[in-house]
Amino acid sequence: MISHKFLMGRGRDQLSIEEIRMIESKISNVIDVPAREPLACRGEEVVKSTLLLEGFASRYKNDQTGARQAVELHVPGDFVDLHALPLKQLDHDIITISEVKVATFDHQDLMDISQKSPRLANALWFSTLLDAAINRKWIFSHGRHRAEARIANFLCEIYVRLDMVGLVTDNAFHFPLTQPDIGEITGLTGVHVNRVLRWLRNRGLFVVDKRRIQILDYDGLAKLGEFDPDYLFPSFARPEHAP
Amino acid sequence: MISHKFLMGRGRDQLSIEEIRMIESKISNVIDVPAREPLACRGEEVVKSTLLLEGFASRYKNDQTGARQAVELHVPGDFVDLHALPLKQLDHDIITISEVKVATFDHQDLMDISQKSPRLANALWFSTLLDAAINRKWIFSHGRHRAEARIANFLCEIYVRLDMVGLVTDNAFHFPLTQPDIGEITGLTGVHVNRVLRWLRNRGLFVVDKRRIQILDYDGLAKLGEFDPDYLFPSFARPEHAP
DNA sequence: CGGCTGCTTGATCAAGTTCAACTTTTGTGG
DNA sequence: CCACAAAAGTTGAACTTGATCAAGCAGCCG
Repeated sequence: MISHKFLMGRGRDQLSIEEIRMIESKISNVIDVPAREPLACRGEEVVKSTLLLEGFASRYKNDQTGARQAVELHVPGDFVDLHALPLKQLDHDIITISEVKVATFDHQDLMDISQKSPRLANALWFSTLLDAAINRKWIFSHGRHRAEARIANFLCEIYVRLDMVGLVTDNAFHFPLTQPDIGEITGLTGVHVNRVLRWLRNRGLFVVDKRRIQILDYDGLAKLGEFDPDYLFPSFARPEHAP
Repeated sequence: MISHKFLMGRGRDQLSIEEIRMIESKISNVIDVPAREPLACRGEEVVKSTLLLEGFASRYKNDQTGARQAVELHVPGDFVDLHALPLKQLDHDIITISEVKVATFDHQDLMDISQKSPRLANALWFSTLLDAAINRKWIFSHGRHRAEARIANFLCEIYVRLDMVGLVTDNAFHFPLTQPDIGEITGLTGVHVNRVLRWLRNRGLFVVDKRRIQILDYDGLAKLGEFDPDYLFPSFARPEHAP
């Protein structure tokens, strides 16, 4: 049961035990990767897909000046490069943020089991489309929200996504991202992230201690950040914070 | 040959004639829809998917004040709600921008042919992942680009995407979006879009006349907007402007 | 212990918004 | 086909947000 988080929060509940066993049997190996290391780079030919078991990883696009913009943040249970199965090559880099544990799958194995089980094929498709739904929400938030709303919205997203994979206890979760990391996600500078986070903390919305965030007022954060978890289909996961 | 644009620019070249015939035979009907009409709304249960044959349509998320943010712009040949096939419900609205002609497919038919032809299933998956790649590029552009770069980047995207479906002649294309529309896409106000467009025109990058845009200096626009068409996989389409 | 990285805070500056007014184009009904 | 209304395009001025530059502090790792 190495991959106990496989597709957790990604429609896993739609699958049977046998289907989960089938895909688990295809795990070629499980490895640990240190923090701040690339998992895959732009333009590389991709022949394996990676399932994130523990830790955080992020997809980045770089601009000409070297500044980075995160296009997705991955939490445990996410397939970090399932996209590459049909697309064959990546349009961005994938880098670990914390130390991570990942399982890898050969593309050929994934193709084989997809043909054997349409339900599994559908689950894989679903997983990539949930990524796309997250992408759309980021576009919305980047386009229409001021800094406070953008960061509040992001905190809500992480809170719900981590809760969906059982990593929230007592409204708190381990969160190893730095303030510059949050800036690269939200399209702000690290300096401004700092000011906004303090502003949010002063309003009693959450507290941070030693890379651990505790949400004190989820409703307040959700209202400020116009956050509605519908797009994550949380009904497929633990219903603790679903509407 | 109603749907001659089917998956054009979306990996269609990977399919055989028989596969294209197979999917074309499943078109349930073709209808015209006026401009500024909803094709689908947030939360609706979706049982059909829509292929855009002619015209422009856009996906929107609304904020509390009623302001809209586009999360994707669809051009002819795009499947505008294939996502809904696995996801079952939409997290946003889809609205026509110009008068459009669309073909609809029952989800059950699409599921059936996907099971019969893994290559077709893969083509459909590919199409949704190309949407996701476009989403990621918007996140990047919204997060890191100033207004001029964002709009220049967007113009390049549209130019290349329309070229991929054969709608560019003489470096020009019909483009019925208003300046407020472009603002809803780029996360800017209509007023600022106006100023930036004039700035770009004054630099001789493009001209507009009666909803027709002619690109005069693609390289200049691409450089200003840091645009690289790789993410659209243009090698699958007409190579006219591929690198 | 020293150096790197992240965190914090202040001052200044520029990009883009907002508000407002006016012109031009488009669409609709008589 | 014209009249009128609605929407889009255009321009200016004041204002707000967040970036930039700069400097000091704290914590962690070798």
